[in-house]
Amino acid sequence: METTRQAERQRSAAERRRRELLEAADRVVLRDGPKASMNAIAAEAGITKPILYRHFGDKGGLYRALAKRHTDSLLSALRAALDAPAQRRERVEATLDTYLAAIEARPQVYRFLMHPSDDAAPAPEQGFDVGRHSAPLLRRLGEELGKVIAERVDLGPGNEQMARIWGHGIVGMMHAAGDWWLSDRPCSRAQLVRSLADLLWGRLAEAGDRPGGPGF
Amino acid sequence: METTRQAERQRSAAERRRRELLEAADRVVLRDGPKASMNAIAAEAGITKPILYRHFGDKGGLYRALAKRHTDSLLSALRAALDAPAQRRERVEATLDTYLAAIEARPQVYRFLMHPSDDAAPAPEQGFDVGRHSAPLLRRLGEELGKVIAERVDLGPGNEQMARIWGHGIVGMMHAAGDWWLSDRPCSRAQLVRSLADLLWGRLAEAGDRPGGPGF
DNA sequence: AACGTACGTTACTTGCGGTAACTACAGTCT
DNA sequence: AGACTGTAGTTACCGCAAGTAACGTACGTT
Repeated sequence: METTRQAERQRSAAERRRRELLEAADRVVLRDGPKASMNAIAAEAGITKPILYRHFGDKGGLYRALAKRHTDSLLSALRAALDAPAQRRERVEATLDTYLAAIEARPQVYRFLMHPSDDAAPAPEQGFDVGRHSAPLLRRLGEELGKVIAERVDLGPGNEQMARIWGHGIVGMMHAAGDWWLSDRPCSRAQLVRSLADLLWGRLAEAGDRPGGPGF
Repeated sequence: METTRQAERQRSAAERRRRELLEAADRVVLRDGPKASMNAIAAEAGITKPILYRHFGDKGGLYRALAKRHTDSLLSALRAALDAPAQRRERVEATLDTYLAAIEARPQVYRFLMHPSDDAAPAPEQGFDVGRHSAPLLRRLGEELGKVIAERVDLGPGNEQMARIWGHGIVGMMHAAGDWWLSDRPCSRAQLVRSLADLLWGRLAEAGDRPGGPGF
């Protein structure tokens, strides 16, 4: 009975298929933005809907698989920027710039990841489950950055907790500023990067009140 | 011909009706979260769908009207915190705390505002329209905070531009950290507020590298 | 009395997520 | 060889929500 070798072959074939499907989905998302429908994706892959559902369960599953690919890729780029041999501030700037360059290069994918039209919340749960399914990309980035900060920066007591908070906060800052910048393009990328780094570097605390104003 | 007085009466009646509809929508959103359907909202208001469409055009219109109400209310609370007679840091902490208390008190509304299941993007525009319809609440908060910073803080040349960037960045930080905190509840609200204020106050720049690590 | 207009309804279309039931073909067991 | 099992694939359907068309009705204007 050669079941094991056979099973192995079939499993790897299934994985190849899965990658093909993901690439097709990617193309459609690139083309249609976040309104990409399961039908359209299946058509692009040359098959029909039920197969997608066999592979990914539901739309949320396909979304998660797609998101994981892009998030992994983005995350490795960010890690590289964060690990470059340079001063802390330069590395922070490089990381911001890497993120912004990425969302600038593939806005459709970015939009799909950030604003999934729907998520997997079939139960009309009435409780406080807010955000459980919300943008996993941001969550993951925040969590990862929190870890990095916790292991590299000395924040004294309560280190880990504060590092997580900062991770999510910094990622959120980057995201919101990037989202706004991408749609309005009010300045160059470099300028945006510099301003955000300045913010993180405490210029808000150092800046004086404006003459005549009530202060801030 | 008494058309003007008549028209006036009818207009004000329509506005009253509109407010009633918005309040009904509010109740449904409170109850059902972001999955509230137009049918459900109409039923709650004691009427049927087409009337909603006559008043608000489409779901996006209803969403915008609802969002405006809550955003206005939140914004005035935030302004109050920002205008209190105290030192800058205390005011920033009060503002953060006000925001977090608001999302903590009404998570369903918050979720509806932040994660609208869909928006009004009928055109299959393929260009770079990313984020044009994305979370208006955050945009508006960022824009307002940017104005406040620009008029109160002295940032030297490029004041206005940098103030806008900071406005969106700070709002994004607050939002992402709040979203994460609301779902995981890893610490008290006060602690979160303190940590975020510390971040804004430049503790990232001041902190030393951790012993043994590659620095940050 | 006839008319326009705003309010309201029922009943429909369209489109999407998701599923059930069936077909075709590979390799395996007796 | 021929029955057995499982997997990729199909068509055809369900349920549901957004949005619309056509129709009815009350009321102030002329």
